[in-house]
Amino acid sequence: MFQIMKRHHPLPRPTEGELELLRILWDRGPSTVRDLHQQINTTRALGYTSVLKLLQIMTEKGLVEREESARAHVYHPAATQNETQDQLVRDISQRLFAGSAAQLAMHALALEPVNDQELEALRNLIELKRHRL
Amino acid sequence: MFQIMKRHHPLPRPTEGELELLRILWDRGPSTVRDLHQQINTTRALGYTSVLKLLQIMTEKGLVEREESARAHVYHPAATQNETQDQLVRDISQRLFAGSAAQLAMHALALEPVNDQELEALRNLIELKRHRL
DNA sequence: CCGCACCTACGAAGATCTTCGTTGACACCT
DNA sequence: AGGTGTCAACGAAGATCTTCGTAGGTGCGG
Repeated sequence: MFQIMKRHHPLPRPTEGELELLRILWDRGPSTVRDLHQQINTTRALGYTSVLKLLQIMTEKGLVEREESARAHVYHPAATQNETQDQLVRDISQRLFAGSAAQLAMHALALEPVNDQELEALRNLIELKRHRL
Repeated sequence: MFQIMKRHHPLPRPTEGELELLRILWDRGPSTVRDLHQQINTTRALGYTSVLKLLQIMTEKGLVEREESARAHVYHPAATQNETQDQLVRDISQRLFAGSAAQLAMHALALEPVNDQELEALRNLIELKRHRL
Protein backbone atom coordinates (compact mmCIF):
# COMPACT_ATOMS: atom_id res chain seq x y z
CA MET A 1 0.00 0.00 0.00
CA PHE A 2 2.62 2.50 1.01
CA GLN A 3 5.51 1.31 -1.02
CA ILE A 4 8.75 3.16 -0.87
CA MET A 5 10.52 3.53 -4.17
CA LYS A 6 14.19 2.78 -4.18
CA ARG A 7 16.15 5.24 -6.24
CA HIS A 8 17.91 3.76 -9.24
CA HIS A 9 20.87 6.03 -8.88
CA PRO A 10 21.81 7.19 -5.44
CA LEU A 11 21.71 10.93 -5.03
CA PRO A 12 25.03 12.72 -4.97
CA ARG A 13 26.27 14.22 -1.76
CA PRO A 14 24.92 17.78 -1.54
CA THR A 15 27.48 20.54 -1.44
CA GLU A 16 27.59 23.20 1.26
CA GLY A 17 25.29 25.57 -0.57
CA GLU A 18 22.95 22.83 -1.67
CA LEU A 19 22.56 21.62 1.87
CA GLU A 20 21.72 25.12 2.95
CA LEU A 21 18.82 25.16 0.53
CA LEU A 22 17.67 21.67 1.41
CA ARG A 23 17.46 22.60 5.06
CA ILE A 24 15.14 25.45 4.26
CA LEU A 25 13.04 23.22 2.04
CA TRP A 26 12.69 20.59 4.76
CA ASP A 27 11.75 23.27 7.23
CA ARG A 28 9.29 25.23 5.16
CA GLY A 29 8.05 22.73 2.61
CA PRO A 30 7.89 23.23 -1.15
CA SER A 31 9.02 26.72 -2.03
CA THR A 32 9.67 29.04 -4.93
CA VAL A 33 12.99 30.63 -5.69
CA ARG A 34 11.71 33.82 -4.16
CA ASP A 35 10.77 32.12 -0.92
CA LEU A 36 14.18 30.55 -0.65
CA HIS A 37 15.97 33.71 -1.59
CA GLN A 38 14.19 35.67 1.09
CA GLN A 39 14.74 33.03 3.72
CA ILE A 40 18.43 32.69 2.93
CA ASN A 41 18.88 36.43 3.08
CA THR A 42 17.81 36.52 6.68
CA THR A 43 21.14 34.83 7.28
CA ARG A 44 23.49 36.06 4.60
CA ALA A 45 23.54 38.05 1.37
CA LEU A 46 23.02 36.01 -1.77
CA GLY A 47 21.62 37.14 -5.11
CA TYR A 48 18.31 35.92 -6.45
CA THR A 49 19.81 34.39 -9.55
CA SER A 50 22.41 32.62 -7.46
CA VAL A 51 19.66 30.80 -5.65
CA LEU A 52 17.93 30.09 -8.92
CA LYS A 53 21.06 28.69 -10.46
CA LEU A 54 21.70 26.46 -7.48
CA LEU A 55 18.22 25.06 -7.74
CA GLN A 56 18.62 24.41 -11.45
CA ILE A 57 21.79 22.47 -10.78
CA MET A 58 20.16 20.60 -7.93
CA THR A 59 17.34 19.66 -10.26
CA GLU A 60 19.82 18.25 -12.75
CA LYS A 61 21.49 16.27 -10.01
CA GLY A 62 18.17 14.98 -8.79
CA LEU A 63 18.50 16.53 -5.35
CA VAL A 64 15.26 18.44 -5.77
CA GLU A 65 12.26 18.14 -8.04
CA ARG A 66 10.19 20.97 -9.37
CA GLU A 67 6.62 21.68 -10.20
CA GLU A 68 6.53 23.84 -13.28
CA SER A 69 2.79 24.33 -13.67
CA ALA A 70 2.85 27.74 -12.08
CA ARG A 71 4.92 30.51 -13.54
CA ALA A 72 7.11 30.52 -10.46
CA HIS A 73 8.35 26.94 -10.21
CA VAL A 74 7.91 25.20 -6.91
CA TYR A 75 10.80 23.10 -5.64
CA HIS A 76 10.78 20.26 -3.16
CA PRO A 77 13.50 17.92 -1.90
CA ALA A 78 13.88 14.58 -3.65
CA ALA A 79 15.01 12.87 -0.46
CA THR A 80 13.64 13.25 3.02
CA GLN A 81 15.65 14.96 5.69
CA ASN A 82 16.11 11.60 7.37
CA GLU A 83 17.46 9.89 4.30
CA THR A 84 19.93 12.67 3.70
CA GLN A 85 21.02 12.75 7.31
CA ASP A 86 21.58 9.01 7.23
CA GLN A 87 23.58 9.30 4.06
CA LEU A 88 25.83 12.06 5.34
CA VAL A 89 26.27 10.53 8.77
CA ARG A 90 27.30 7.25 7.17
CA ASP A 91 29.67 9.19 4.97
CA ILE A 92 31.35 11.08 7.78
CA SER A 93 31.49 7.94 9.87
CA GLN A 94 33.40 6.21 7.09
CA ARG A 95 35.74 9.04 6.28
CA LEU A 96 36.47 10.28 9.78
CA PHE A 97 35.95 7.28 12.05
CA ALA A 98 36.85 4.36 9.83
CA GLY A 99 33.23 3.30 9.92
CA SER A 100 32.79 3.29 13.68
CA ALA A 101 29.43 4.93 14.12
CA ALA A 102 29.67 4.56 17.88
CA GLN A 103 32.79 6.66 18.01
CA LEU A 104 31.04 9.30 15.98
CA ALA A 105 28.16 9.21 18.42
CA MET A 106 30.48 9.64 21.35
CA HIS A 107 32.21 12.60 19.81
CA ALA A 108 28.85 14.17 19.16
CA LEU A 109 27.77 13.70 22.75
CA ALA A 110 31.02 14.93 24.16
CA LEU A 111 30.54 18.22 22.36
CA GLU A 112 27.38 19.88 23.33
CA PRO A 113 24.99 20.18 26.18
CA VAL A 114 22.27 17.69 25.46
CA ASN A 115 18.88 18.17 26.99
CA ASP A 116 16.95 15.76 29.14
CA GLN A 117 14.58 14.56 26.52
CA GLU A 118 17.28 13.82 23.97
CA LEU A 119 19.28 12.00 26.58
CA GLU A 120 16.31 9.84 27.39
CA ALA A 121 15.75 9.00 23.75
CA LEU A 122 19.37 8.02 23.42
CA ARG A 123 19.21 5.83 26.47
CA ASN A 124 16.25 4.01 25.02
CA LEU A 125 17.95 3.54 21.72
CA ILE A 126 20.97 2.05 23.42
CA GLU A 127 18.92 -0.29 25.59
CA LEU A 128 17.15 -1.43 22.47
CA LYS A 129 20.39 -2.27 20.78
CA ARG A 130 21.81 -3.90 23.88
CA HIS A 131 19.00 -6.40 24.12
CA ARG A 132 19.51 -7.43 20.56
CA LEU A 133 23.04 -8.67 21.07
CA MET B 1 53.83 21.57 32.75
CA PHE B 2 51.90 20.14 29.85
CA GLN B 3 50.36 23.25 28.46
CA ILE B 4 48.26 23.02 25.35
CA MET B 5 48.81 25.80 22.87
CA LYS B 6 45.71 27.32 21.38
CA ARG B 7 46.05 27.95 17.69
CA HIS B 8 45.90 31.59 16.67
CA HIS B 9 44.05 30.87 13.50
CA PRO B 10 41.75 27.88 13.43
CA LEU B 11 42.70 25.31 10.86
CA PRO B 12 40.57 25.15 7.75
CA ARG B 13 38.30 22.21 7.22
CA PRO B 14 40.28 19.52 5.40
CA THR B 15 39.00 18.51 2.00
CA GLU B 16 38.24 14.94 1.01
CA GLY B 17 41.73 14.21 -0.23
CA GLU B 18 43.38 16.01 2.65
CA LEU B 19 41.41 13.99 5.16
CA GLU B 20 42.51 10.82 3.44
CA LEU B 21 46.13 11.77 4.03
CA LEU B 22 45.54 12.90 7.58
CA ARG B 23 44.01 9.56 8.44
CA ILE B 24 47.11 7.77 7.26
CA LEU B 25 49.33 10.17 9.19
CA TRP B 26 47.38 9.62 12.40
CA ASP B 27 47.58 5.89 11.88
CA ARG B 28 51.20 5.55 10.97
CA GLY B 29 52.82 8.60 12.46
CA PRO B 30 55.12 11.07 10.72
CA SER B 31 55.70 9.95 7.14
CA THR B 32 57.43 10.89 3.94
CA VAL B 33 55.69 11.45 0.65
CA ARG B 34 56.78 8.02 -0.44
CA ASP B 35 55.30 6.37 2.62
CA LEU B 36 52.00 8.08 2.06
CA HIS B 37 52.00 7.39 -1.62
CA GLN B 38 52.54 3.70 -1.06
CA GLN B 39 49.92 3.50 1.64
CA ILE B 40 47.33 5.33 -0.40
CA ASN B 41 47.97 3.10 -3.38
CA THR B 42 46.90 0.05 -1.43
CA THR B 43 43.46 1.60 -1.74
CA ARG B 44 43.39 3.52 -4.99
CA ALA B 45 45.66 4.72 -7.76
CA LEU B 46 47.17 8.14 -7.22
CA GLY B 47 50.41 9.54 -8.62
CA TYR B 48 53.39 10.31 -6.44
CA THR B 49 53.44 13.98 -7.36
CA SER B 50 49.74 14.24 -6.61
CA VAL B 51 50.42 13.20 -3.06
CA LEU B 52 53.36 15.58 -2.88
CA LYS B 53 51.29 18.48 -4.16
CA LEU B 54 48.55 17.78 -1.68
CA LEU B 55 51.04 17.82 1.17
CA GLN B 56 52.54 21.10 -0.03
CA ILE B 57 49.10 22.66 -0.05
CA MET B 58 48.31 21.21 3.35
CA THR B 59 51.52 22.71 4.67
CA GLU B 60 50.49 26.13 3.39
CA LYS B 61 47.12 25.74 5.03
CA GLY B 62 48.72 24.66 8.27
CA LEU B 63 47.05 21.26 8.30
CA VAL B 64 50.40 19.51 8.47
CA GLU B 65 53.90 20.52 9.41
CA ARG B 66 57.08 19.20 7.91
CA GLU B 67 60.55 18.38 8.98
CA GLU B 68 62.94 19.34 6.20
CA SER B 69 66.23 18.27 7.69
CA ALA B 70 66.33 15.04 5.75
CA ARG B 71 66.23 15.05 1.99
CA ALA B 72 62.87 13.36 2.03
CA HIS B 73 60.73 15.69 4.12
CA VAL B 74 58.77 14.17 6.96
CA TYR B 75 55.20 15.31 7.45
CA HIS B 76 53.07 15.18 10.56
CA PRO B 77 49.55 16.43 11.32
CA ALA B 78 49.22 19.85 12.92
CA ALA B 79 46.10 18.82 14.83
CA THR B 80 45.40 15.60 16.66
CA GLN B 81 42.85 13.17 15.34
CA ASN B 82 40.61 14.06 18.25
CA GLU B 83 40.69 17.76 17.58
CA THR B 84 39.89 17.25 13.95
CA GLN B 85 37.10 14.82 14.71
CA ASP B 86 35.61 17.30 17.15
CA GLN B 87 35.83 20.06 14.61
CA LEU B 88 34.18 18.10 11.84
CA VAL B 89 31.53 16.60 14.07
CA ARG B 90 30.63 20.05 15.33
CA ASP B 91 30.52 21.20 11.74
CA ILE B 92 28.22 18.47 10.52
CA SER B 93 26.06 18.85 13.59
CA GLN B 94 25.58 22.51 12.75
CA ARG B 95 24.99 22.09 9.06
CA LEU B 96 22.88 18.96 9.11
CA PHE B 97 21.18 18.92 12.48
CA ALA B 98 20.84 22.59 13.31
CA GLY B 99 23.32 22.11 16.12
CA SER B 100 21.61 19.19 17.81
CA ALA B 101 24.49 16.88 18.61
CA ALA B 102 22.13 14.38 20.19
CA GLN B 103 20.22 13.95 16.97
CA LEU B 104 23.48 13.37 15.19
CA ALA B 105 24.37 10.75 17.75
CA MET B 106 21.08 8.99 17.29
CA HIS B 107 21.45 8.87 13.56
CA ALA B 108 24.89 7.42 13.98
CA LEU B 109 23.63 4.69 16.29
CA ALA B 110 20.67 3.87 14.13
CA LEU B 111 22.99 3.10 11.26
CA GLU B 112 25.41 0.41 12.06
CA PRO B 113 25.84 -2.59 14.18
CA VAL B 114 27.61 -1.35 17.24
CA ASN B 115 29.58 -3.78 19.33
CA ASP B 116 29.17 -4.53 22.97
CA GLN B 117 32.11 -2.56 24.19
CA GLU B 118 31.19 0.58 22.32
CA LEU B 119 27.65 0.33 23.55
CA GLU B 120 28.88 0.10 27.11
CA ALA B 121 31.08 3.17 26.66
CA LEU B 122 28.14 5.07 25.29
CA ARG B 123 25.92 4.03 28.15
CA ASN B 124 28.47 5.31 30.61
CA LEU B 125 28.83 8.58 28.79
CA ILE B 126 25.10 9.09 28.89
CA GLU B 127 24.79 8.22 32.55
CA LEU B 128 27.52 10.71 33.22
CA LYS B 129 25.68 13.44 31.45
CA ARG B 130 22.36 12.49 33.05
CA HIS B 131 23.65 12.94 36.54
CA ARG B 132 24.87 16.37 35.74
CA LEU B 133 21.44 17.76 34.93
C1' DC C 1 -1.05 48.54 -26.15
C1' DC C 2 2.96 49.95 -23.35
C1' DG C 3 5.78 49.74 -19.54
C1' DC C 4 6.97 47.65 -15.24
C1' DA C 5 7.56 43.77 -12.27
C1' DC C 6 8.76 39.17 -12.06
C1' DC C 7 10.14 34.84 -13.89
C1' DT C 8 13.48 31.31 -16.04
C1' DA C 9 17.50 30.24 -18.79
C1' DC C 10 22.11 30.80 -20.00
C1' DG C 11 26.85 32.02 -19.95
C1' DA C 12 30.68 33.16 -17.65
C1' DA C 13 34.02 34.54 -14.16
C1' DG C 14 36.53 33.42 -10.18
C1' DA C 15 37.61 30.22 -6.38
C1' DT C 16 38.88 25.83 -4.94
C1' DC C 17 40.07 20.92 -5.60
C1' DT C 18 42.30 17.12 -7.87
C1' DT C 19 45.60 15.25 -10.61
C1' DC C 20 49.80 14.93 -12.98
C1' DG C 21 53.90 16.13 -16.20
C1' DT C 22 58.11 18.46 -16.32
C1' DT C 23 62.13 20.47 -14.42
C1' DG C 24 66.11 20.87 -11.75
C1' DA C 25 68.69 19.40 -7.63
C1' DC C 26 71.09 15.89 -5.21
C1' DA C 27 73.45 11.59 -4.30
C1' DC C 28 75.22 7.21 -5.19
C1' DC C 29 77.44 3.71 -8.08
C1' DT C 30 80.68 2.38 -11.56
C1' DA D 1 82.61 12.07 -15.04
C1' DG D 2 78.34 10.13 -16.53
C1' DG D 3 74.21 7.44 -15.78
C1' DT D 4 70.41 6.17 -12.71
C1' DG D 5 67.19 6.75 -9.09
C1' DT D 6 64.96 9.81 -5.85
C1' DC D 7 63.46 14.17 -4.27
C1' DA D 8 60.89 18.89 -4.04
C1' DA D 9 59.02 22.62 -6.67
C1' DC D 10 56.24 24.48 -10.01
C1' DG D 11 52.81 25.13 -13.48
C1' DA D 12 48.91 23.82 -15.52
C1' DA D 13 44.81 21.34 -16.98
C1' DG D 14 40.34 19.81 -15.92
C1' DA D 15 36.49 19.26 -12.64
C1' DT D 16 33.46 21.24 -9.49
C1' DC D 17 31.43 25.02 -6.77
C1' DT D 18 29.82 29.66 -6.09
C1' DT D 19 28.16 33.79 -7.58
C1' DC D 20 26.05 36.92 -10.56
C1' DG D 21 24.91 39.71 -14.93
C1' DT D 22 22.28 39.70 -18.92
C1' DA D 23 18.74 38.28 -22.03
C1' DG D 24 14.23 36.95 -23.15
C1' DG D 25 9.47 35.57 -21.92
C1' DT D 26 4.96 36.45 -19.46
C1' DG D 27 1.35 38.92 -17.22
C1' DC D 28 -0.89 42.91 -15.30
C1' DG D 29 -2.20 47.91 -14.38
C1' DG D 30 -3.23 52.00 -16.69
